[in-house]
Amino acid sequence: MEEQYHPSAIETQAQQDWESQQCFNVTEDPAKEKFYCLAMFPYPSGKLHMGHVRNYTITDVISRYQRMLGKNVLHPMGWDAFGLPAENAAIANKTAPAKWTYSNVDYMKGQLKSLGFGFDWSRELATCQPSYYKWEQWFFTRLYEKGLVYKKMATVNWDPVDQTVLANEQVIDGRGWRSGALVERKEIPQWFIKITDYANELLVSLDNLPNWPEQVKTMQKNWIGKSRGVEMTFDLATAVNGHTSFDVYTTRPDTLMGVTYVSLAAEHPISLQLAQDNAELASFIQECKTNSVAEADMATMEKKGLDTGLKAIHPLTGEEVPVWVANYVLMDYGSGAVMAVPAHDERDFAFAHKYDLPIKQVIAGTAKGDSDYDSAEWQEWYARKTDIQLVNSAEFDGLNFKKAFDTIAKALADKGKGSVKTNFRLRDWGVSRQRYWGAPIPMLNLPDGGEIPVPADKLPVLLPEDVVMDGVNSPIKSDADWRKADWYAAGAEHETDTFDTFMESSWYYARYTCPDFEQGMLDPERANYWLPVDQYVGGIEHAILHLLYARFFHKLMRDEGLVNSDEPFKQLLCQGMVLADSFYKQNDDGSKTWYNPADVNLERDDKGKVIKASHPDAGELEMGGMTKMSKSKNNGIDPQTAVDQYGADTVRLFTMFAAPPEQTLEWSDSGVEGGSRFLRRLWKTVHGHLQAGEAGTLNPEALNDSQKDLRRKVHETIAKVSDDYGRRQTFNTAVAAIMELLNEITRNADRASPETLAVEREALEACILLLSPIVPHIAHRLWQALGNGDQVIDAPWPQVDEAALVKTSIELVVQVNGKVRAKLEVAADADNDSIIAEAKANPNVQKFLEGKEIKMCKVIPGKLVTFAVK
RNA sequence: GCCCGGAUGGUGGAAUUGGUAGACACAGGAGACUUAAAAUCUCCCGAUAGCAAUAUCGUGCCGGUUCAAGUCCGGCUCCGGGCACCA
Repeated sequence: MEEQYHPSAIETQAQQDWESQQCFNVTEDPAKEKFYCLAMFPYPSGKLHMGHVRNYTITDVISRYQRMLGKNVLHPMGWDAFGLPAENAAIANKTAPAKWTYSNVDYMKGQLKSLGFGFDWSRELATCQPSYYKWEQWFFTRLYEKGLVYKKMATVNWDPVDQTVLANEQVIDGRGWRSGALVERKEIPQWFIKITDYANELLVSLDNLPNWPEQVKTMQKNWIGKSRGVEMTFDLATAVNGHTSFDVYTTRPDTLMGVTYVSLAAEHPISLQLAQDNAELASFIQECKTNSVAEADMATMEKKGLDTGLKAIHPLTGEEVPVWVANYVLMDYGSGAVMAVPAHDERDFAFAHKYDLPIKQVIAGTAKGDSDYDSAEWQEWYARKTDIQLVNSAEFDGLNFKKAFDTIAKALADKGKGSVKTNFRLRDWGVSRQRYWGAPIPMLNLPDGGEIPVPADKLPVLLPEDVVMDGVNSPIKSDADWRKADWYAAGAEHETDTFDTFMESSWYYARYTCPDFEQGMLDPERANYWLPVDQYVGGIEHAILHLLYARFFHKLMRDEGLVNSDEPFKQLLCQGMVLADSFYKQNDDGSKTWYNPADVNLERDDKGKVIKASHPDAGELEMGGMTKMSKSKNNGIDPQTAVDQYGADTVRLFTMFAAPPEQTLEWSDSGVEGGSRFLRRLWKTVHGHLQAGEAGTLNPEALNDSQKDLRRKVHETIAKVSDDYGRRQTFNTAVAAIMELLNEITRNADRASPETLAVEREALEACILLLSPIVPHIAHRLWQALGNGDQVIDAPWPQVDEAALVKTSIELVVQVNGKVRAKLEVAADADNDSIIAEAKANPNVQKFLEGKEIKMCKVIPGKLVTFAVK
């Protein structure tokens, strides 16, 4: 073999070997155990970023490991190709979104290949292909026929200047990002899928996912937000143009006697009716329309309201309470009206305080006044609603939370004014987008106002790709010919809204099993061989929306008879973000100019701590710290540059070694350098081994002590690394263990005899096999160099030889009152009494036992001896 | 604001079930080799005291449980992810 390690040559060769034999293309084989390993597919934004590299390295490592365990491994790749950035790029570059997207796909595919990822490219799909979205459209029409799809009015961000709908991302400080106009809320008709019909199943089946992170399951549970409460009716003291009452929902009926006002949403029918002859209210409602639709903005904005002058009748006391319109009550949530209990709700309290509304305490021990609003006592209050006691609540006085809930609910029910109701926070899924670059919603709008789904034989509804973007309107919205559906009825028109791109990403994992299937959405036989996905890997930012929609879609497909499993993803790994250092120069006008870390020089103090950063042109820079790689901070590290400089193996090794997968990963050039150094050392060690002569046959019984020690280390490492790859998924500690093994090999490099060479050969082969999923190219070459005929990707995973693990003596720690006072070397089979005796005999231990009474003495097998003394 | 995470040497991290804090690396320091540099190799590397053995302190902050706490409990601080039209 070559004396020097040249990554680019061996990586090209290995990739050619895999490609020419199509090593990673798989077919269904019922005789073999399958393993479906899936990475979240990329949006084809232009080029790969480090987040992609990290994601696909993780799935590639798991796939190659599972393959070596003998499984039939599916590891597919495709493109989440529809979406907003393509429209923006098309406008900026005067091209069409399709053209831009396909050229990005081309380039990024080349990058993925240069990183050596073992994907089955025969299954590649892009969601913008008609062969893909055809079946999504078909599925939507099926859902429509089943009554799971409906149309209703819903709020969007409206740019009044451009006359267009904006995504939340396109609204900056309440203004349209292009026009700069103040954005308004606008209600337009949109299509919804009834995910709320599946709310309970989506909640309870989380318990059948033991291999999902608890964190993600908790987030999903809270998102679905199942609550038990009471829905009740407030009658109006005076009818408003036919409206005589409205409903509210509360999870705190125990506080009902403390209601001092009620609030309606600005868009509530009663509010709108009242505004017709109330100019002040009309202008307030107008003002509410400029509020953002994003929940975070709603929650943090200043709470405002207006008294309508109208009164509502308290359903139990019959007292009149004022009816307000408030900007924080949303029409989209619940009934668009809420009851207010300022004594026992923080937001209501602040509102009542601001507008001088009455506050009535109905729960003992928590008297509220202006002064203690922020007090610890007040904060603590919410944590303990179970041991409360009602006061000022007439016949309900003295009841605790549970009894008050039940008794008040019954009182309401007896009067016909309310009932216990389970509510979900989860809202139905709005899938309409008023944009071009998406799958057209397969519906026809009829001249008489109705609508029907496009019949199956007219699918797909094709999206034209050769279009010109004018920057404002969707090309299909301004194309009368495209809209025309006279084949159905004169005047019938195609829906011009497109699907939310979460639709495509909700089922791509299933289509990978049969991307060429033309007779239906899925080929049940192939789909059910591969599904569910055994391992799914992607960013934590998808913990709620994408993963919830995909789970929902899987259940929809199950109920359509397309798949026979209940959940799409058996095991989930959420990787952390990739960060890099950031550096900037403060400008005179307060803005910052950011400099790429690749161009920055660092100065350190004598402890190695960075004290100064400078740029060749800009001079001394401020340090912005480790932050997410982003355009805005100009701290993105181009994976391609790193691959060109060090090779794919080094980049893969660094991303796996620098942090456990679910944590953030801090990019470090010197860390990458360290990875490269390790691979050179491995290469050099194998080269030296081969130069030293022929290895003999390994005879485990005939080894001397140092040979046995190395062999023990080898098999301990195999056990540790197997556990790290399989159960723990901590690839960083796996790499550390292999580094330790290589350190051990080089430290004792005794190559004097065929026997020692045989031991070293076993150790080196273990290193290569254990590393091969992470650094497959160098492993491919070194495995050949050691004379193995098969490719390393097809080698079986090494097995632990239990006999090699046997130890004759072990080290125990002696603790006195929890502090380490000595270390003992004892025989592995020593009994407790003799261990304690030996511990007591140790001079340093004696120092701490002397003159003290031994209260307790315990041996923790294999670990320590502990004394408690007084 | 609400939901979910995280914090350990100069740095990234390790410590898997409450049992030796700092594995493995990076950076830094000293030395070897070299005309020199790079590369490579050897040693040192939490703080304080000490020649050393060793001792005391030390895992974001405050308090608690335990023979023993980075790990468990209560209360905070700061940083990050998500909040339904970015993907």
